[in-house]
Amino acid sequence: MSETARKPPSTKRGTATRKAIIDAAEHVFAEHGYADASITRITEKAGVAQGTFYLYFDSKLTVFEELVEDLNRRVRHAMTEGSAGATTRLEGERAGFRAFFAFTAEHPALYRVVREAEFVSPRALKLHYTRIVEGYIANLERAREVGDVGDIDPEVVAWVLMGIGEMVGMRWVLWGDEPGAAPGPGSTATVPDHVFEQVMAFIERALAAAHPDPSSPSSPSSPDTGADQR
Amino acid sequence: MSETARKPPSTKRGTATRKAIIDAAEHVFAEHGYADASITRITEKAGVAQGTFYLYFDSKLTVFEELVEDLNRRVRHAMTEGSAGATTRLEGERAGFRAFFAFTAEHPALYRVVREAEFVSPRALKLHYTRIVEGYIANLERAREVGDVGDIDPEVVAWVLMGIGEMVGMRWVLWGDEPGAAPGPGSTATVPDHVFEQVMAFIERALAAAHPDPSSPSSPSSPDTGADQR
DNA sequence: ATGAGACCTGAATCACCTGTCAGGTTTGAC
DNA sequence: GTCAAACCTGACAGGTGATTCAGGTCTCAT
Repeated sequence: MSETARKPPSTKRGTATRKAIIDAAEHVFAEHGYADASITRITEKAGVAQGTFYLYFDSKLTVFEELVEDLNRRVRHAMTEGSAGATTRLEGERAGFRAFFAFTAEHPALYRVVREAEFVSPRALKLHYTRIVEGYIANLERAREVGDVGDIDPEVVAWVLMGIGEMVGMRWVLWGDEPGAAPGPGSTATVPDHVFEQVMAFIERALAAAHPDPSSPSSPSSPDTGADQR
Repeated sequence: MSETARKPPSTKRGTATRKAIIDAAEHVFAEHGYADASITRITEKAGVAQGTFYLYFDSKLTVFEELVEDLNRRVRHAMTEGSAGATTRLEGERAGFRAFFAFTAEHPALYRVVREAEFVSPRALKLHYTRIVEGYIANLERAREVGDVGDIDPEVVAWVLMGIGEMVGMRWVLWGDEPGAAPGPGSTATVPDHVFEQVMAFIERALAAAHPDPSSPSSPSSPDTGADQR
């Protein structure tokens, strides 16, 4: 636990090198998983010598954590962007989930990195999930005030929604249509329409206001994952 | 991929040794995670020499997979048992979820092993999830026929329910009440009542038949995880 | 142009691990 | 009681990979 926090590069060259290493790490971790991602592989891919790595990072774990944080920013950004134009809660919800699935579909290997964090750096994973949940909570609270959803505990429901997203994403995006072998690296398939509709319908019923006022107003809602992407 | 399948022990002594190794492996994997669980550690804990390990298993991966399968049987058994006496769908659902959370609470580290399978042996994880889902599907189909739940796609809903269970279990059972540091090894806390009720209410609303007939009959349902524990 | 940092190199160190094997011990069928 | 098969041992060969370090190269403010 030495936390020697390497200082950031101060020249243009240094900055480029550091970036090269992170980018390489992203690919290597995604492709081989944490255990099989050796510093050698990373530096090789980055085109620098082994020692250079330690100029910018304390350890393999350090880059990994930085990576998870970066991905977290990106997913949240994608979700916020996705649900930006929505004008009703329902619309916002759908758009948010769609964006999430799309992100997973576009970066299947990357999303794998996030999940592996549970074992590599629990701290990082908690941060990841917690941040996403915060966004959901904010939206649910807003929706509840407007009477757009029933009388629920936003925190609990937020985690429930995350769980749904994660599992469905894993089952249909990561595994592909048939739960057979792992999908090839290029599989950019996303959740089938039918599945998506079923999931959204499930969520809609669960969230519907207890005393359905068929003619109530509504405000955009769900997955705007918290204002600042930090 | 040599699959040299060690033959099973044929003496009482051999059987005991094999079991000692598996038990030790269970604890070591749970406590240290796959990567840091060395054969040395396992055999040490089991009280046998290194070489003995290879008399019964081909590799670290082999024991791991056997372990996941074993745990899968145990969770499903716990869930089936739990919801056995239930007489209504709702009751069965609650009991099943409760049993699941209880199992996770009683073996927090163990459940970690299952999740880590996603990276250690995807095959094993798929099998695990798929088997659990099969149980849900069967029950949902039954409930649907009786008109106990709305017109849903049992498969999709089954995965959704699993996702909810997994995430809530992780958040409240594994992490404990506060998402601070990891709970101590002895933390047998389960999901707080309030959270449990929120989750069940969410699910109930989502599953309720589209045209709620307040006075309809019902049959026990949800998480009876498939008849034979294989 | 130049020198003080900032950067980079890659061989070498160190810490562990997995899987093997020749040789000793225990078991249980007869 | 005997002995062949079943078990067990623990040192070791063969690897891997993270991290360090002494010494060279590049940058850029002056």
